[in-house]
Amino acid sequence: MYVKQLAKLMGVTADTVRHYTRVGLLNPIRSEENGYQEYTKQDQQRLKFIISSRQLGFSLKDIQHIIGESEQGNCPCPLTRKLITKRLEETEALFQETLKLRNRMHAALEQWDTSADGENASDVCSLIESFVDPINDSVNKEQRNDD
Amino acid sequence: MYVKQLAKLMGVTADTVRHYTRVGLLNPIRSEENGYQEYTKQDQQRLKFIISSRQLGFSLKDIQHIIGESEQGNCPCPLTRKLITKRLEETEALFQETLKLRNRMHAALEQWDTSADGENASDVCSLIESFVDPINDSVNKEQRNDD
DNA sequence: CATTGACCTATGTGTTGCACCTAGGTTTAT
DNA sequence: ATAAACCTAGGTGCAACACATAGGTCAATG
Repeated sequence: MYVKQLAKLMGVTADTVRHYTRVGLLNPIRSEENGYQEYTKQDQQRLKFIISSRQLGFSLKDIQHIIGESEQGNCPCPLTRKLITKRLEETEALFQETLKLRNRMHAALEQWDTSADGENASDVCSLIESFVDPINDSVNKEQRNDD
Repeated sequence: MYVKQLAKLMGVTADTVRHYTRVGLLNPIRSEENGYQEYTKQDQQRLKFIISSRQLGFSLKDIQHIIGESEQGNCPCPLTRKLITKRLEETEALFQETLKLRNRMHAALEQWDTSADGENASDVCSLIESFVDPINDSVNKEQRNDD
């Protein structure tokens, strides 16, 4: 099976399959006739594993390490648990940051909805420069009890 | 004022200030004596603007465009509103994705908490390969007949 | 006065996971 | 014969910096 066929079968692009091949996650056999990469059922299973792992937030390096453990005959499960714990922390942090950013953006849009475009020469953009984050603004903070 | 002093004053790294300078967002004056970059109060204001903009989710290119409008004598506010609308959509999408990923990761950890490390030779990692996404699982979707 | 430490410079590389491009070879069908 | 559709390797681009390299500057110290 050639690269595009495998890609289509698994719902990814040929470039993605090539990328995984480049970094050593897939090991197709090179055809001696035409130099094409031949992907076997093993590669197909492996690709499925990669896709599942990506869906769970593992990086390609994580996946390399997990596969490495497995290929050394060790059970990779402890490593897998360890890695996902780490990634979960990161994802949680990203989630919180994204949530805050979203809230700031919403707040900005609301403020800007009711404020006219300013024309202050000393500003670059009065909207941005006069934006007050309702969460982190020190004036409003007085009464709040979050950190 | 030299790069590190400005950076410290504004709470960013010297590398960040240099980066903004490289891409043209800051325009320090080069000292003829020692070749150092001299940052003025203008640069300081500009940097403050950049930091505020970044907090609102604008990319460096967005900021360049906004500053460009302003420097051409146009009011940048309409552009600012347009750009933040776009960025907000992206942030919303990222937020939703991150939320789903977080949930999948939580679900995985829970499943793996009560399932022993498997030792199936045909698997790379049984934890990952046997993980069932409680949201997207076809079995739970009752009516699906996919392959 | 030489050395040290803390600053500065420009330029280049690394990060992540691909997407896209270049320039070319292969296969298949018309 | 030629076009269409596939394949190759290798390189670049993305975003926003962080970090490294190799070197110049400056103030204070022993």
